This record gives sequence, structure tokens and C-alpha cells, in this order.
Amino acid sequence: MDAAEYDLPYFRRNGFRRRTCAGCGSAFWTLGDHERCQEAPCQEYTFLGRPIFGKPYELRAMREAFLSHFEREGHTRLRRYPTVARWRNDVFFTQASIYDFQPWVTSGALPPPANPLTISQPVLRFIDLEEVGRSGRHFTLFEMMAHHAFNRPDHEVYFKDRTVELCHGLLAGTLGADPRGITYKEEVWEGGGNLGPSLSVGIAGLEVATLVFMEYVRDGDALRPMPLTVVDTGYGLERLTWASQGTRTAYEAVFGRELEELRRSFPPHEAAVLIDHARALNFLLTDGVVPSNSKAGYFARLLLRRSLRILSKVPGGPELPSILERTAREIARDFPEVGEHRDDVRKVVEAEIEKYGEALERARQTIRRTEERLRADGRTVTGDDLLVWYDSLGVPPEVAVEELKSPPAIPDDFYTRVAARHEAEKPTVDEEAPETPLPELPTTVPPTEVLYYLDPYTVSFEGRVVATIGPYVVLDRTFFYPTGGGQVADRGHLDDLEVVDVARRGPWIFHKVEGAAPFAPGAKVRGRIDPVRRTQLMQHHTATHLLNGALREVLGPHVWQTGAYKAPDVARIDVTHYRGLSAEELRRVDRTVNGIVRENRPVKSYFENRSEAERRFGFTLYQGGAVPGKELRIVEIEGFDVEACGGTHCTHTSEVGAVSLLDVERIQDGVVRLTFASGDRALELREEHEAILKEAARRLGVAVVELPAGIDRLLAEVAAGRRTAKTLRQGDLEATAEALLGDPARTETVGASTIVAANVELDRGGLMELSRLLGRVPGRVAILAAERDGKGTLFVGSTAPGVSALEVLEAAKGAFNGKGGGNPSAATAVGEPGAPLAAAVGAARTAARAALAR
RNA sequence: GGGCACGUAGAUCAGCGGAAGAUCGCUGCUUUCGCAAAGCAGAGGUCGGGGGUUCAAAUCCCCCCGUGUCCA
Repeated sequence: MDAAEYDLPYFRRNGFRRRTCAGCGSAFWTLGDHERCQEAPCQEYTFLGRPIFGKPYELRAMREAFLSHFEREGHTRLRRYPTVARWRNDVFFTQASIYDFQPWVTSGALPPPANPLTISQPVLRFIDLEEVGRSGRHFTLFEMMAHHAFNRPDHEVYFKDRTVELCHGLLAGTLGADPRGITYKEEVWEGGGNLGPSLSVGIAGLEVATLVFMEYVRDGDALRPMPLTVVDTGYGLERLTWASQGTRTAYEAVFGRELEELRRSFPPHEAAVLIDHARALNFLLTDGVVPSNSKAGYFARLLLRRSLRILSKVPGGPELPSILERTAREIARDFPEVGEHRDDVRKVVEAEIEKYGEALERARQTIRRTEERLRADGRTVTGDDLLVWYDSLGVPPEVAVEELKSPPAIPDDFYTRVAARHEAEKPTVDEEAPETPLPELPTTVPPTEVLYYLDPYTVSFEGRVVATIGPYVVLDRTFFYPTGGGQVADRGHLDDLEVVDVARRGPWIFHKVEGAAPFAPGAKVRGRIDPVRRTQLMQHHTATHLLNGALREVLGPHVWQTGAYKAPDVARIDVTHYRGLSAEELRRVDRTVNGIVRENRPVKSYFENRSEAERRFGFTLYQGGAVPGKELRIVEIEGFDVEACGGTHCTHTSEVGAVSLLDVERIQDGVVRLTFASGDRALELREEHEAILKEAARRLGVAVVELPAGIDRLLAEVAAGRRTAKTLRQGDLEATAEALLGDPARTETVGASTIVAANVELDRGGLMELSRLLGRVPGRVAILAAERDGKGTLFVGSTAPGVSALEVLEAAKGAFNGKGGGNPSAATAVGEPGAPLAAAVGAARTAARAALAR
């Protein structure tokens, strides 16, 4: 980056000088006379015991000092965004304050909610998890304090110069740091195809802020200026607080009394981990993350289990729910929503503790058994076993070692090796390509006016053709709903042509007809929408919102929709929840939903400015995931549920008719799926189900109410029948055995033993069973032959001392080119088709005789 | 989203190519005033589902389904 980028009038005006750091070699600006930039590792911490600001601040006071400083400087204070980035689908968590404004604001598509603005944004960083508690300065969740400005060519708010002035004013003015002790180090920031200069702000060895100026788009090697430039700053609230107090570690400054309390039971670094995780968890769980084994939920589980592991070292010590509750109370002073979710968070946590206990207990058993088995083989547990156990059972090596009688050493590079096990993983393969992508249209084609938003009941309209490409027709206006938001597309007609699909691309809605569309641009066409299908889709969509609201009411605010599907015949909703639904919970959901249906509440659909809607309803709006645009379409079921949604909806809840829950299943850890139907389809299904029940009852010859009992009886009969068949067969076989033993032509006695040889019509299982019966008395050799599909089977069983069935078989195999094997008491072989089975039997008899004679 | 482990009797699991097992629980009998317990006898399994390999599959291979776990 060109040095001129950093040569700011503010620096010049105020006597800053540009120096080169003797440590890292970077250029930096300062009023002082440092040889080095004031950041680690070039400069050691000098604030420990010697606070650098005018007075010590607690976390809350520092936050307030920061925000009010920027308010005085003309910024608008914003409330925090959720730590789970619901408005984006490229990341799980909010990792910086600028995430709040990506991508819509930073791309220029949406005006910022305020400009300039200041915010305290709790952000999550899982990369440094191992450092938390050890380094003295890392946190899983920290508050990124920020002031942002968004500049358009026609509206410049402020950029580099003013940013540095504001920053310096905060540190040296409001907070009272020695102005000479601050250094601004020149750096380059790059991300997401954009880049720009940045300044890293150091005091007393601590990097307290980064000032980023998003200015250019990378275009190969060239840089193009961005139409919208962005001031992206980030100040570490915890670091500022720490620097103001000068305590030994940041944890003492940030957590104060609560940390002290935990230190009575735990070593300092573990106490710090506990309280750090408790803070992160309170935000995560309040923002609706349900612990699970995948996606965002995994991180919540990770933090929970790490905490539980530490807590388990001190039996009878503090417990996780109470630690969480205490920290929640503290956080709630500034973020009241965290206090409001306390009960729900407790439930989620308790369910998770229970699951962890069960998983651990299972794992312990497996470990103990595995060791015993290995020991029986004269082997011992190795470090590799520890690795596999951690990976597949979730047992940390320290826990596994406790369980072992002769534990191996835990490999030093344990977690590196865990990572190595995952390196071979295949990269994600994308789903099969979507069916024929929609064609591109020139930008001269006017956007489709979307009419179904305004009136979902109109099913007949006139439009003008603006473009046709192959089977696709684009109109100037349409009431046809395109596939989207989990709702399938409308069907119907354009004039006499059937519309088989409707899809959206960019600002256009494409109607697909059979064959090439015969319309000329400019032609007027009449659109008619299949009204039955549309009505059913509306009912299913509104019912989905009703269910979502009801599930949240019954199960708690951690419930979020993770997916939904609305077709004419059936609809589904997937929501996050920490266990399956009980029959009772299901009943309550059913009653709640159908109650709201009967109350006939109004369902209002309208557009609202995004920022305003977020302010009024919060981020629970984004149940369907991220939605684009500066205006949100809001669907509000009065006093019950509000979501951002582009679907077609009923205008009153009673139009939904009735909601029938058809099925509930846990589709993965932390997600339950409800399948349901509403409106006429619900009635239709009910009739279908009734008919099925009646038919089943008729076939069973019982009344419908007696079906369950009838089925039980039937099952019992089947079981009895199976038992009878078994006994009968057993009886037959026993009779056969008796007959064979009494038949001198088929038996011969050698010493105390008897050889029985016979051809029987039995399958493999029968041969085995018969041989077993013949061998009930010791001293018998059974040689049985059966013929099936032209292939002969020879079975040899032996209970005679010194006679191996396997050896007898081996001796006979050659006679009919048989393949097979077995063990000394039983052996079978199957011969080639047409091979002489009788010869094989003869050979077996000879072999048996010889063996007995020995 | 990907990797790994696991699905066998009501429960917990063993068996990991050759004739389905153990322990607890259950039923009956013996003993006991009763309980606890002991002894004896017995019932209970399409070895998660479907394909394949093999003379032979709970066991090996593939695909599903389910459970758990690690990682992003």
C-alpha cells in the first residue's frame, strides 16, 4: 500500500511523526519518541500495575464511556446484533461488528440504520479457544466496540483523517491516556475481495484497536476504488478495561468479583475458562443456539462440555446452571434479553448436562471393556486408542486414562493428531446441478411487478409480455407465485397455455409453459392461477407460521425454524429443540395452533424498512433465514408471530381451517420436524386415515376402537404359529431321526459308535437340525445328503470321539467336486451340478469307518 | 456439511466367516410365615433394513435408516 495512504493531515497538523519500529520494522505514527511500536511483541506490557487511563473503569463504565464519547461526536448508538448471524448464511457467528452490516449495507444495497454509528457488539472467536484462560487476554466472546461510517460519492460522512482524530480523542481525551504513549502502526487489511489501509493502535504494549478503511476492490493486480467506502473500527472493550485497571490479567479486570469467587474452588486459569464460557454461553443460548453435534450447535456443546469437565474435577463444587445464572444476572444489567431468557437457557443446559452424562457413562463402559479384551489378548491400551475414543466417543484423554488400569501416556501432540485424522476429509461436494438454470435477461427488460404480495386472492389478471426465451415467459406484472421461501410455485394458465413452473431470477419472474412460448413481446395475455392449489398453499404457509409461534410458546424461545416446505398436499416445518417432543407437548402445540385458528386473528402482510422492522420485532423475524432487500415484507399474526416472509398468506387465521399434525420426528440432534396439513387437505387426510382405519378394522374383523388390541392378538397368534411350526418341524425331524436309526440299511455300527448315512429331502437348515438330533447320543456320525436344483449337498456331523466331521468331509469332497468346509463337529459341502452325490456319500462312509477303526 | 464409532434377547453387552451366547431382568418349581436370597427348570432373537461376495454371513463389501462423537 502506498505510503501516502497513511500520511494524514491530522498527523501532520498535530505533530505526529512517522517512525520505523526497531522491532517489527513497520512504520508507525506517534507523538512520542518510541523506538518501537507500542504493541506486543515489540513492546512488553507496561500498564500492569500502572494503569494508562485517567482512572480505572469497570467493564460497564468503559462501555458507556466509549459509546457516549461517540454519541457526543455525532454518532447514533445502536443496540447489539445477535451473536448468531441470522441475517447471513455464509457464517454461523457474528465475528466482528462490521458483520452486522454485511452484506447489504457494505455493498450499498441498503442504507445503514444510522450513519455514522457506534455500537458494542459481542462477537465470538473460536480460533483461540485453547488460549482462553491461559494467555490472560483471550476470550471466547468479547465486545467489539466500534464506530462505523459509510461514505458514498454523493454523501461523505468521514474517512481516515476524522477516524484517527476520533480515536485519538477517545483515548487521549475522554479516557485520559498520555497522548505521547499511543502509536498508530501502518498495516494493510484485506478480506472478501476488498482491501484498504488500516492502522493498528497500540498503547503500553497492548493493541487496543484496529482502524480499517475499506477502500479498494482487488481486480487482479490492480486496485479499483470502491463506490462505497467504509470505516470499520474495532476496539477491544475488555482490553480497554484491562488497561484502565492494570490488573495482572484481563480476566480480573473484566470479571472482577465473580472470578474471585470461582478461584476459591478452581485454579486461576480454569476459573477464567469457566467464567469466559459462561458469558459466551449466555449470549449464544439467549440468541437461540441449541447445543447439538453439528453446525452452530456444536460450538455451544463444546463450551458446555469443556465447562462441565472442569467442574467435574471439584465434586460438590459449583454447578453449571448456577454459574450461568449468576453471570446472566450480571450481563442482564446491560443486555436485558439475557435475563429474560434465563429459564429457557436453564432448561436447554440441563438437557445438555443429562446428555453428556449419558454419553460419558456409555463411553466409560466401552473403555473398560475394551481394555479387558485387549488384556485378555495380552495387549494394552495405546495412545492411538485414546485418539479413537476421543474422536468417536467424545472422551477426553484425561478422563479415559482415569478409567484404565494400565493407562498409556497421553501423546504430547494429542490434539494435533486429532486434527490430522480430520485432514483426509473430503471437501464438500456440491449438490447435483440445479435443473435447467433460468436464462439471463438484458438489463433493459423491466423488472416484474410482483402483485401477489398485495393481494393473494386474485387468481385472474392481465399482463403484457416483456420477454420470451424458449419455454419461459416474463410479464410486466404477475400474480403467479414463484418457488421460494419453502413454498412451491403456483400453477395455472397464460391464455390457453399451461404454466408448469414459476421461478424467480433477479428482478424477474419466469413463467414456464409447455414447449416454446408463442407470445410476441408486447402481447397482452390473461393469467389464471389454479385457485384450489393457491388456497391450499396459503393455508399451509400461514399454518407454518402458526406452528412456529406455537412451538416457541410451548417449548421456549430457543425454538427457531431451520427449514420449511409447503406443497399443496403436505407441509413440514423443522425447528431447533434439544429433544424429541413428548405426546403432551404435541397436544399443547396442537391446541395452541387450532386455538389461534378459531380466534380468527388478522394476518397482516406489509412492507417495512428493514432497520425499522428489526428494531420493532427483533431478529426472530429471520425464521426463514437471510432475506435480501432494504424493505422487508412482514407477515404478522397479530399478537402471536411476526416473520419476514415473501409467501402468500391468508388474511385471517380461521381461513386455515384446521391444522392436523401428521408426524413428528427428530431429523438430527437438536432439530425436530413436524409434518402437517391444513385446510381442505387436513380434512381429506383425516378422511383417508379414517378409511384406512376402517378397512384395517374390517379385515381384522374388529371395531375401530379395538384395533390395537386386535393387532396385539394377531401378533400373538403369529408368534404362536411360528412356535408351532418350529415344534412340528422338530417333531418331523425327530421322527425321521428315529426312522433312520432303526433302519439297518442306513446304519452301521463300528465299536461303540454308529454311522448313519441317508439321502433326505431337506434344506441346509434341516440337514443341520437332523444331524444334531442324530448326534444327541454321543458316538454318532451322521452323513446326510440332499439334492436341490441339481446340486448335491453333503452334510457331516459327528459326536463320535476321534471322528472329525471336517476330515470326513474333506475325504468325500473330491468324489463330487464339492466346495465347502466346517469344523470337527459339523461340515458341509456343495457339489458341482450333476456330480455323483452317491459316490460322495460312499466316500464319506469309508472315511468315517476308517476314522472309527483307528 | 464431512470424518469416525456403534445398532445382537426386555436391559447391558460378548461373539467379528463354519450348528446364535453371557449377566441382569422375566416365568415356573423347590426352600421361606413373609421379605430378601439361593438352587433348579424355562420362555424370550427374521443379530437395524436392503443388496452383494461365499459351499457357508451376526461376522466381509456396498447402499440406506437410526444413535453417538469429533471437526468446520
